[in-house]
Amino acid sequence: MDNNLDSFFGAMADPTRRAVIERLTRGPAPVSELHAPHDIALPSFLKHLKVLEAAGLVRSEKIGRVRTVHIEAAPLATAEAWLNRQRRGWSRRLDRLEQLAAADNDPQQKDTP
Amino acid sequence: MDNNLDSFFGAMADPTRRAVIERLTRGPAPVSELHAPHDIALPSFLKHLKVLEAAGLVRSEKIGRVRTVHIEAAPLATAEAWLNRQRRGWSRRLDRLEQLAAADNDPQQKDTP
DNA sequence: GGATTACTTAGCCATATGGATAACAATTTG
DNA sequence: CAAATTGTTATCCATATGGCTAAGTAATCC
Repeated sequence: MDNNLDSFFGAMADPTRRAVIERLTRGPAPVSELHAPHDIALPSFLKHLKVLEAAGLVRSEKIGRVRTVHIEAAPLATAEAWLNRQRRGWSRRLDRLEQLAAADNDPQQKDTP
Repeated sequence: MDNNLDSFFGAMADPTRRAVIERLTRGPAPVSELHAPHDIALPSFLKHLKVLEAAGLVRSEKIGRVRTVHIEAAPLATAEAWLNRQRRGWSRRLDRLEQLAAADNDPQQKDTP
């Protein structure tokens, strides 16, 4: 793992890595299968897996010569919660603005007789 | 704006930028106020604002010599939805596994008389 | 046991990123 | 108008990132 949001968002900021996550939600898979759809060299692809693993998004164990990778859902939930808090904070503010606008039918205005 | 998730997650992968977003959920603010709590030079900070703006997370307009920045909530929602889809896909799979486990009380097993 | 398979490690390279300083607008304000 | 505010632009620098090739190592297969 690592220090939360930094490494999490960093890990998700790449299409190859997001594709891996999307694939892994349908179940665990060996490295070779994860690599197949991506048109980059294996060592380059392995770096992406390391980033995902360092961010705690993925775990893997090697059995025989095959390394099987599976997703770790918790970090997704953490980030989702963070985003949700931000949006909620924002919309609470919008609500307050609406209240202010609604209460705008009488105060010190002199040019509407 | 830009091409969605890439620039969005990239923008969120930095604590300074996340702090700016958190601040902006409490309402718009001028550049100087946003910069104040961060111990980096103004030009460095401006780069962060540009990243946020390029990702469509933030918008700003300059009036007089003051530039006021405000948050743009939609991209947050988009990313949140993406994360949610992934988690839902993942937990649907878990559900199926549970069903399999539950149905494991009678099939072709010969050693439980 | 030699050949395949499935990764791993080690280096190299180009570009991107996050920070700094210096110098330059463009607006207020005294 | 001179001075202070508030940004903005232009460089520069060190490190991180994403890709590559070449050369291993450790299982399995024939």
